[in-house]
Amino acid sequence: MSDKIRVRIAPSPSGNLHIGTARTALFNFLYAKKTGGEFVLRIEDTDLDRSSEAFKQNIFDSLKALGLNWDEGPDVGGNYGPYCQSERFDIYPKYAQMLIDKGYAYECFCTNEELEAEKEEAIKNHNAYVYSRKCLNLTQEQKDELRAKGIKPSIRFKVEHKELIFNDLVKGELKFDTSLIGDFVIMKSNGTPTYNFAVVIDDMLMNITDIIRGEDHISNTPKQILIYEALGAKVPRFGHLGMILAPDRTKLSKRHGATAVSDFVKQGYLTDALINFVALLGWSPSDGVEIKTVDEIAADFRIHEVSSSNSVFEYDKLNWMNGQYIKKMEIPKLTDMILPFLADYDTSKYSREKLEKIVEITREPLTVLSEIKHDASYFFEEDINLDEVREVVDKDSSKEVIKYTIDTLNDWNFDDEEDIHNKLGDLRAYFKENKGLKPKDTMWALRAALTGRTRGADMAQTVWILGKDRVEKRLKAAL
RNA sequence: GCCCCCAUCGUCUAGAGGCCUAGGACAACACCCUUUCACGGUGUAGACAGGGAUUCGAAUUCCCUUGGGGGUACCA
Repeated sequence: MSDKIRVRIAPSPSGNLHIGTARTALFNFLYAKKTGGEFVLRIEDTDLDRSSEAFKQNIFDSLKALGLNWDEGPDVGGNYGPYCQSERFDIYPKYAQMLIDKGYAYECFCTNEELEAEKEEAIKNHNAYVYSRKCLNLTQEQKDELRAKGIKPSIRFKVEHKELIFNDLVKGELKFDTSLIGDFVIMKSNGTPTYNFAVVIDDMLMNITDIIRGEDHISNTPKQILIYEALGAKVPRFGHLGMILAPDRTKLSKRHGATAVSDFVKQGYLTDALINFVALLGWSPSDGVEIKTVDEIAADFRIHEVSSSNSVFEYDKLNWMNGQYIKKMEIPKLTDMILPFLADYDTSKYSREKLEKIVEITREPLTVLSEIKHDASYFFEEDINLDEVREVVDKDSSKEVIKYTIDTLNDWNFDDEEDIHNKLGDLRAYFKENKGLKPKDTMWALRAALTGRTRGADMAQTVWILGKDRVEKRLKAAL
């Protein structure tokens, strides 16, 4: 056995890859990368009813899109497979039996009603609920009798009462009084393992050395350590990350909008920006430079420096960051990504060259790709709605600018962007000298008439893309 | 109810006893740049939850309170 660090991400395919899971995956990935370790993907699909193939695929796709590639997993294989829990059902009973044989576990025939009653009693007495161990000392005869009645037993782990201490990678020393835990079920009466049992067996068999996960698992940790110890296995290191909270400080959920990585992508967030942003939730760069690739982050990553508190997921910074990535992106690639957001329009009327030009001149203020649909609408819609710019268009000076422009349009060379640029300059100069108009107002008049907006892309390029016919038509329509 | 975790500007964070009259980023606001809009630049405002204790000295250590989060399942 080597000392190589092995970490894993173990999502359950009962939903699309959650942004929180993505962050956990990222931190595991970074840790493995930094230490030269291995990153394993395991699918925890024991809950057959809630799991689906589509969700599984979404998890694969999202992880890949984020650049979190795994060394071992269901699709790529590895030496510790299978990597889907549903294919591992036969290995858990063996270990459960082993624990029974060694006296670490026992069969429990209690009914739900009995268990409920115990629990109610505990709450009534202001006590922590701990299983009564009613079935701990059942004789073989009693068990046979119960079994004859058709009651199928679950298997409970016999919790040793002691103070359990472990050193958490991010939180430091954590202490638990195991007498408060109670003998918990490791095998359900239907023969399937519970989560706490299955993870331990899987992590043990897969040789996982470090378990980095959300702090919602802290209270599972002592149970799992107890199982490792009973099994005589080496206990891995644990590290618990703070949670990601919605702005209202509750768990990020569907009612807050996007929660899955694929939701964000659909809204026009780039996976590079997403992963960068999410890394900053809990981790901060030593050089203060926040825009970084996953590789750069990995080089600078130290698990002990990760913040142990929760963080609120706010869109402001994500939007800014996404905008930064949009600005840096190559135009052809960006055009490919933007086209789907223009699906409502007939984009076929433009050449690829002009489409790329549209992308190039409208990308600046974009924060989310989907905004392109609004920002570039005037390139695709035949008729321009002037409601928003009525005030500008209806000014006498604007009318004058528009009229004069129409009259001189024949002198413009619409094949030459440079010429258009110069003609606009002439226009500004003319109105400044003859009418005392500010350059700003001259431009606004044209922009309003041509786009229905008071803000937008560079005018010369806009005019070039629109072409003479449309320019003339729109100017006339504005009068 | 019981157990556990957490606590610095609105948000993400830097800060591991003196370097802190607490630094950065986003957002806000102001100004500048610019032939419009945007980008960009400069600047302003903005926080150590409260109370004790330890110490010559505390954002940093300890305790209490408060607040937030998580768990408490034969879900994962």
